[in-house]
Amino acid sequence: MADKSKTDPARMEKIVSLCKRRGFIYQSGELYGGLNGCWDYGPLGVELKRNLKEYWWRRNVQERDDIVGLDGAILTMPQVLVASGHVGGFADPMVDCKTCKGRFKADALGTFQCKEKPSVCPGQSEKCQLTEPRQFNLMFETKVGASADEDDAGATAYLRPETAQSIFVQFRNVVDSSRVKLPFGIAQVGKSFRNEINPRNFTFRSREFEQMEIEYFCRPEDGLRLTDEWLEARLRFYEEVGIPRARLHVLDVPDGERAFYSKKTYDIEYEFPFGLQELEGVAYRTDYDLGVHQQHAGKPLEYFDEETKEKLLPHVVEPSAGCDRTVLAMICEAYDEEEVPDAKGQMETRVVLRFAPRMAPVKAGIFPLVRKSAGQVEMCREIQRVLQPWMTVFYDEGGAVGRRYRRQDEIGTPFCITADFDSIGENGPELKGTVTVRHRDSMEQDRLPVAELLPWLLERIR
RNA sequence: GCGGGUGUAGCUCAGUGGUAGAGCGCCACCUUGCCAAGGUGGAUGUCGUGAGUUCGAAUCUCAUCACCCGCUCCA
Repeated sequence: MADKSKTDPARMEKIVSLCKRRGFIYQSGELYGGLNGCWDYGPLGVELKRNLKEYWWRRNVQERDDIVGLDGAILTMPQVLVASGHVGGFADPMVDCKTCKGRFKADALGTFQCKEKPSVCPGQSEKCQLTEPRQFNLMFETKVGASADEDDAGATAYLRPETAQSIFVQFRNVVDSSRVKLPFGIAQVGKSFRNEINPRNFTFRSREFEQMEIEYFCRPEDGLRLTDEWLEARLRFYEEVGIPRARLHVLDVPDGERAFYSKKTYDIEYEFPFGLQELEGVAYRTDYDLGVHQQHAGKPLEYFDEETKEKLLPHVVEPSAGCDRTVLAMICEAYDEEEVPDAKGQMETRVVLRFAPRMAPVKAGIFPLVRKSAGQVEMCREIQRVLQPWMTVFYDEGGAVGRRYRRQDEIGTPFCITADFDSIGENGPELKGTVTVRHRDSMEQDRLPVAELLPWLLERIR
């Protein structure tokens, strides 16, 4: 498929439709009309997302000895988010002008010159139709503690707007309990919540979303170098989950556009059908976070370096990936339509999700060539029994085998195993005990002894 | 949040005031000896939701919810 079609907006509609039809992603609360900005993962979607999260965890935590994990609470004390700057700092009251369609800070009315219609600029014309000032704090707030008394509303808590803060707040405990030494990282995968003004683009901007973050602590002099190293590591990761480097763009966020605490930020962007959008930010956050928590909590968060006998506040590099966004990118990247000849030689469209095998929700379809063959069915059931502890497989005997192949193509199953008459020795002893393995992308087949199936597959899905 | 568009079967859609439809898909059986073959039968809808107008509303009006596009926003 030509690259250009991957940014075709009509492509997105087909992908959304496929996601619902095959059980990847549904609108949340659809039965009751739907909840804006929220999505549910169906049977195949949850497998895909788990594959991504588990691979990320394996690569970044389990296969490294310098990164440990954390799973922080979602409910967060106000003090934490006051210190981080999330409470209060980003909540300027804003007004909209219905005449010129502009949005302005409420305390700056009369100081703007409207770009569209200077003569009817807010605060400068009787024609201005201004909305009431509104707060734009994007955090969800709730109350902790059960109470039927409305006057006693309990203590305020926030749903965390990012996973990062629980890592900084638990920094001391992790250092004290896990024998980590600089440089080291703390990794977390989990839900975060932002009350976005305008959720858009399917799951891309949701109000409830999952992040995969590492806070990598280091000596101050190593921060910039490690930021570059993490950028490369993260680009390799995307390649490993099926998003080629050529489809990713790296934005070196210029001065003035970075968050105020960041000395260096790279955005990793993917060419979605709806445009170039961020998948991950790799940000050098200096010692800002540990600094503010040390100050607000009034407790030292310094690290004692045994080698240099020096006490220091570590700097941090943060590769922060959007999990749902990456899942969406994997689906967009995998989606393909191909013209292939059918049994009668007529050209028809084959829809195929070309997932990296390690990400595919189902690893192998298992089919008897003919359902009526008891020997083939029995052989397939045995193969299913052997493979199932190791991977997701799907047994299917409905309809013709060609249809079953196409069904698996559409959900991205990389391999289909078929037991035929040769497999059960009906055409002679040579091929008895072998099956065909059909490849999703090429539609070509290999023939393998049943005993070799498990290692053959494991090698290709790891 | 502003402006525009769209909501009818799982999906794609037809249906402009008078009994709720098609294609594909799905399920069962038959057929099927490797790429969405064919046959027979079957299930599925408070027409997004709620009000209003009307003898009668999928259809007209209003409100509301959701999705899409363009702005806006994105610590």
